[in-house]
Amino acid sequence: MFCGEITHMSSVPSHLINQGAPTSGAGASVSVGSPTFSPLYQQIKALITQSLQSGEWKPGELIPSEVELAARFKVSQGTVRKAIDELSAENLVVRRQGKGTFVATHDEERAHFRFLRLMPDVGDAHHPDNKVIEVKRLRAAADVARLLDIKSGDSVIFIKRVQSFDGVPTILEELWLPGHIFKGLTAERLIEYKGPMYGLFESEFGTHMIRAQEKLRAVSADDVVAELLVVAPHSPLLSVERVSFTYGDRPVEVRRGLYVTDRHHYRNDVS
Amino acid sequence: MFCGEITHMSSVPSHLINQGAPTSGAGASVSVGSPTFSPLYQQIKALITQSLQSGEWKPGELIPSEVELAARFKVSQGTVRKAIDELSAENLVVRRQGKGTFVATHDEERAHFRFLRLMPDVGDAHHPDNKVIEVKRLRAAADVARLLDIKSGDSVIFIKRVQSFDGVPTILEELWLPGHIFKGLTAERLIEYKGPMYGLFESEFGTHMIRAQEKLRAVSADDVVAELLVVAPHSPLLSVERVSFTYGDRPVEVRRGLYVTDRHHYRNDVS
DNA sequence: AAGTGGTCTAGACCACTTT
DNA sequence: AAGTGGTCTAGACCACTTC
Repeated sequence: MFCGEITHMSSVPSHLINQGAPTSGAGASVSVGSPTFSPLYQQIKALITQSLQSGEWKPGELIPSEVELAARFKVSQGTVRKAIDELSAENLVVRRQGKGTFVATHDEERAHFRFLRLMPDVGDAHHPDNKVIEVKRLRAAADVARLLDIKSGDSVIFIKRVQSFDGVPTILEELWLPGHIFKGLTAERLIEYKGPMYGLFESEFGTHMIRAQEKLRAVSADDVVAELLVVAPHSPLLSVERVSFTYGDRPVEVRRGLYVTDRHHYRNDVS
Repeated sequence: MFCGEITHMSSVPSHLINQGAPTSGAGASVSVGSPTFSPLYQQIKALITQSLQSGEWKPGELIPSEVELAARFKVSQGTVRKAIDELSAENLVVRRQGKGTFVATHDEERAHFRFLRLMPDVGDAHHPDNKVIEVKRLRAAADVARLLDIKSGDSVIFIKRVQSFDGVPTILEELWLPGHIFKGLTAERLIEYKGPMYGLFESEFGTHMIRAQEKLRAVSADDVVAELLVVAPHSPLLSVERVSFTYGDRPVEVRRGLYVTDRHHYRNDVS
């Protein structure tokens, strides 16, 4: 979509491509010599994304106002606005009229349900209770390494846990995280942290999840799984394999969940 | 979102709320007396949606250009543009640069995969083959009636079919459709029609699906199902319950599918 | 050449929040 | 009153398609 027309970004990231005469019309033209071209607002969007990625503005923080960004990038407010419009649509930032634009965070009500699609059939109160079964460091197997875009044998952190709702064991989950990013993640830290795990990831490890790909299947519970989830062996379970991505579409989490769907369902909106 | 500030829509749908002096600034003000207010572009969007719903422009057809709509509604092109932007984001229309804006249709490659999320684990060639098992009219049971927003006992059309990929039976589906909308739908018509069923629905019955809600579960195959899908009894199957909506968020289809997920998976993108 | 959607600007005013 | 995002306008020019 965009291929490096811009080299630096701090302070005065002046020479964007296509800067028409500031007063006359506008638009893109010039086309200095050859390089692939992209609209100004896309370049602005990429610059802002870089600032998010580099941690210049952290989750929950206020980013500069539209007029300020317009001045910094030497473009009109409308162009900055269109860039932020898209970032907002992608849930990277949240706008609040009268207050400003904030970096999206997982420590919010609204973000919880985006990544936890399992809903109770009746009622709507989630009373989650996490039981961490295992946390250890190990060497990445070939399949996990491929998904995480690391080398086979690289250090990964493995987590196994059971999630209960209203006291009923419902989700058995295994996670694989790149060791170089989540170095220092321990069972204690995981247990004592209240709130969604992605909140911990972003506040303690600077890794904010922005999207995920999931593959769903129906599978049969083996004896070990059946015991952990307190269901009969061979019970049908919903298998959810997830790969999560952070800024720049870098994969940073592989997860496999087994869901008991007797009193819950996985909700999806096709639109 | 919007509550009837506008009464008529054809030809000259003049009196929108908030028509500032055409030359000076703009914006919303005036606020004639009291009624709930919504931005101009939302009102334009609602008007365009009404035209889509009424069939003034049919799926696949070209809608009037932005400048033409701007003239018709007596607003600026930018305002019409913002309205169409949202309709485009909601997949109600499709823009094509240089050509115009078209009403979205299900007779396109891109629309297929939006409502069929089952993907082969390897490869990507779908060679679907539908076998219609049963088509009949019956009286709506209470649960189906509630979902379709009709009365219990109203006429519904029931369809049962098995879908195979590369010769392997993979999906067993049951559908319930409101009889008053799909009157005249027969097994023959269903069998002879090539392409996605939603294409048939929109071209023959004027009903275009715009979104759907799905509930997914893992279930166990009973004997009847096992025979139809050629799997062992008690095999785990992915159950997908869907309610589909047309313009105006009116429910017009209830569907229950049982998916064999040995060599396929249900793909979902969380973003 | 003419028409369509796509980008960009500049300026006005609105609604909302904080000082 | 000042600052923020949200709406609206008017006009320019661009990229793409068709005639």
